Amino acid sequence: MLARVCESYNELHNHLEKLQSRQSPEIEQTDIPIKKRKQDPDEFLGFPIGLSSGKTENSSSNEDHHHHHQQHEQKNQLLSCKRPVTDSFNKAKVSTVYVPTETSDTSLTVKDGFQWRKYGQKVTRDNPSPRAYFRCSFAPSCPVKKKVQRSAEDPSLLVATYEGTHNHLGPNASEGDATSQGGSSTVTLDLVNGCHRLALEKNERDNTMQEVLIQQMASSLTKDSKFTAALAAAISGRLMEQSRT
DNA sequence: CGCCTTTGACCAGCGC
DNA sequence: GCGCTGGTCAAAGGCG
Repeated sequence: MLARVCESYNELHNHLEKLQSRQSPEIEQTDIPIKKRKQDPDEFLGFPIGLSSGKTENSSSNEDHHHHHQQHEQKNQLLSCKRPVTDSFNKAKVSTVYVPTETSDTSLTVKDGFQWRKYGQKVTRDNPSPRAYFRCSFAPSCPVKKKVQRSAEDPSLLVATYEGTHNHLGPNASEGDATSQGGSSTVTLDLVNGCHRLALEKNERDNTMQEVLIQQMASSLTKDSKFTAALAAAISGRLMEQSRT
């Protein structure tokens, strides 16, 4: 089912790109801002749906790019491998999750069933809201880390970035029911948000029919509770599989 | 008492 | 080498 969803999404995506290039070829080439500082490539390995993959989170705040002559080279580097040897070696799996919260809620906490210990908080340059750093409470035996920061684009969203995979079961694994329940609800929310964000991303570039298409896609996916439940179950199942290995 | 958060200091990578 | 930046450390204090 996941494979088919991915396939359909890719087909649709390709179709959209074809339409885009036919209508206005130059729009597609709006430059993706290249981060000066090194940063982990968005891999989204934990969530293969691809709702938010491919595109970087960087809002293309078309700042003045002074020197264009090296952009092709930089792009090629980005595409091939931004960080050559080290990352492919220690495969710290990175996944990103968007969690809706109230904007008034200043506690950077994301409930995911695991226990976390905060070890730092920083104000970053590209985002007015601080970023919180968490380690799994089972550290150092469990290497998982996560970063939580309110999205700069959509302040109602918390962006949680997970690094690595848990080498233990969640704390409420003993209550088998609670685990699966919590997991699936999180994934469902994430799915809804993914579609929402997808729509937002596209809206920024173009409007009219793409918007309609995407909203149809998003609503048809999220309306069907059976579908989202089944998808969430499948994903959480895979997550549990991964965390066991 | 044990575990947690807070927060300034410290460290390492990067560009100039 | 220097300054900027993101990430981490660790002392201090809070809380149940």
